[in-house]
Amino acid sequence: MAVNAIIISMIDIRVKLARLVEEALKSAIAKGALSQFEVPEVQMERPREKAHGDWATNIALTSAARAKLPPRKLAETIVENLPVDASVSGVEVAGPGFINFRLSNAWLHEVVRAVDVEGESFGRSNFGGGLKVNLEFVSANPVGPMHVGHGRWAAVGDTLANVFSATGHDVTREFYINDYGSQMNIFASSVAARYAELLGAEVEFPENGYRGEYIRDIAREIISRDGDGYLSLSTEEREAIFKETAYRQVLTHIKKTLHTMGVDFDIWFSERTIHESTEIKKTIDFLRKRGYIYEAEGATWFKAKAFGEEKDRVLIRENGEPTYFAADIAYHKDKLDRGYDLMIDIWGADHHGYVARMKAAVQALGHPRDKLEVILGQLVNLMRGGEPVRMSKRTGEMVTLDELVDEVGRDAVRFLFLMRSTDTALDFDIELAKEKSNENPVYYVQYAHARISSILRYAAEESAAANKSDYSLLNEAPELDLIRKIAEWPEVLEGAARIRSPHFLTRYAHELASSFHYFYTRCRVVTEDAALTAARIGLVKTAQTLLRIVLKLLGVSAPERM
RNA sequence: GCGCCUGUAGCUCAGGGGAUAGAGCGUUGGUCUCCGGAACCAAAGGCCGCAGGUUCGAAUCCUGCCAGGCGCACCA
Repeated sequence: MAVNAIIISMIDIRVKLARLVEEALKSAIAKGALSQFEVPEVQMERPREKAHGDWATNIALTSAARAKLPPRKLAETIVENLPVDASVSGVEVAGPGFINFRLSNAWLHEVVRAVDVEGESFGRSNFGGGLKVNLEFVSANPVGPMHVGHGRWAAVGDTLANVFSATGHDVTREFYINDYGSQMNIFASSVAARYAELLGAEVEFPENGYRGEYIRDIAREIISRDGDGYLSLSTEEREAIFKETAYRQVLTHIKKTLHTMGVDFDIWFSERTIHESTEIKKTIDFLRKRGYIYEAEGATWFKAKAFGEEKDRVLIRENGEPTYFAADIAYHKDKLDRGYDLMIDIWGADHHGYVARMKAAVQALGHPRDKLEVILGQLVNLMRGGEPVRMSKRTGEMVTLDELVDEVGRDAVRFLFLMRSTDTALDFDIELAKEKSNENPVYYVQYAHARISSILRYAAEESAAANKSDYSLLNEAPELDLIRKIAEWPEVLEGAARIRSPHFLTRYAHELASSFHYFYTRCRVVTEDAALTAARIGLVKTAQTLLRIVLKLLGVSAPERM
C-alpha cells in the first residue's frame, strides 16, 4: 500500500505540483492576498536550464493581467502560499516570473525504489486508455526484395507499436500486401522470361520487365524446385502459374527478412482478396447511398470535392476495372468495420498527395477524418564511408534490406533507423554502422548495459550484492543526475506515443547511457562501505533495468558482454 | 502553377509558445595505483534560410519570399 502511494506520487509528480500551485492560488485568494480572478489550468514544464530546477510553471506570467499584478509579484504571492510537500526541496521565483521547483532527494530515492518494485514495467501506463489502434506499415509490393527504405518503416512501425502497447493501447501490426495490378503481371512475365532463358529457350524479355538480378534468382529457385516442366507450357500459362509461385516465394522472403529484423506482423492483408470479393462493390454502394458517388464519362467517381479536395476521383475505370484507390477505400472500410478506434498508416513521403484523398474517403464512410492518421516517412540515403551508394531502379542495381541487415546486423540497423524523426531524410552510413567505436551510438548504449553487467558480476564475486539497499545514502551529484534521468522515462515514453516519435527512445537511451557513464567515472560502486555499496548496486541495477526497457522497445539487444 | 516536407554549430541532427538555443561526431586541450578507456571532463564553434506579423515572450504559430527534396493519374 505504502509502495503504491510512492509510485503514484512519482508518476504524477507533474499533476501533484500543479495542484500545489492551485491550492496556493486558492488560499491566497481566500486570504485576500490576491483579488478574486478565474484561475486557469496550471501548466508544468521542464526547464531547459538545469539551474532552473526540475519543474517550472508560467502561471504567474499567463495570469498576471487577470490578477492585476506584475508577474513577479504574483509569483511571489503564490510561493508564499504554497503548501509544504516532502517531494519538493526548493521553490524560487526566477526570470520574468517563472516559479521553479526542485525535487527533494527523498523523492528521487523513491524513484529508485519504484523501479526496484516495478522492474521492467516501470513507465508503462494506461495513457491510451485501451484505444484500439491499427498500425499499417511497410506494405511493400511482393515483386522483389525489400529496399532499405522499407527497413526504416519496419523499424519505425514496430517500435511505435511497442510504444503504444507500453502506454495502454491495444495495437495491431498490419501489412497490406499490394499483390494486385499491373506490376504483378510484369513481375510474372519477367520471371517467366528469365526462367525460359535460363533453360536455354529463345525468348524476348518484356520491354517494361524488371531487369534486376533477383528475378533470375527467383527463376533459378523455381528451376531447382520444379525443374523445366513449365517450359512446355504456353507463355500465358507459365506466367499465370508464376504469378502465384514466384509471388509466394517473394512473400516468404519478405516475411523472413522482417523477422530477421525482429518485426512480426499480426495481420497480412492481401489486396487481391479485396478484388476477388465483392467488397469494392459493397463499399461503392455504401458510398452511393450516402451520396458521394456519381457516373460520368463511362467511369464511376468519388465526390472528393465534397471534402475540400481539388478534384473528384475515379473508382471504377471506363474499362470496368477498379482503381487502387477504390480497393484502398474498401480496405480501410474493412479496418473500420473491424472496430479500430484509430488507423495509422506509415507511407513513403512520395505518397503525400494521397493523404487528404484517403482521409476524405474515411469521412465519406461516416467516420471522423482523424480516425486515419498518416505518418509520412522521408527517404533513406545509403552511404558508405561518406560516399553515396549508387542505386538504380532501372537496372535493378541496389543494396537490399537483406544485404544491409546481413552486413551491419540487426541492432545497428534498427537503432540507426530510429535515430531520426520520421520527417527528415536519413543518411545511413554502412561503414559507420559497422564500426565498433564511439562514433557509433548503438555501441555506446549497449556498452553501458554490458558495463553494468560486468560491475554486477564483480560485485557478486566480492559478495557485495547481498545487502538491502538504503537509497537515502545516494546524495552525490552524479548519483542524483542519474536518478533524475531515470525519473524522466515515463514522460519520454508517453511523449513518444503521443507525438508518434520513436526517435525519442534512441535519444533517451543515449542520454541515459551518458548519465550512467558519468556516474561511473565519479562514483565507485563497490567500496569498503557496505551500505553505500549496496545502495549503489541498487542504483546501477535500476539504470540497467531502464536500459533494458528502452532497448527492448527499440528491438535492439541488451548484451551482458561485448 | 498548386500542394507536402526540410532549412538550427565545420558535419549529422534534437528542440511541438518560455529563461543564457542543445546533443553526437569532428577540432583543440586534459583525465587511468581501483569495479570494462567501446569511458569521462573542458574549450572553441550560432543573424535558428531571409523579411514582416501575432503576444508579456517566437527556432517553435501566421503571411510573403529564397533554396533543396518530393508529389500533383481512369499508376500502385
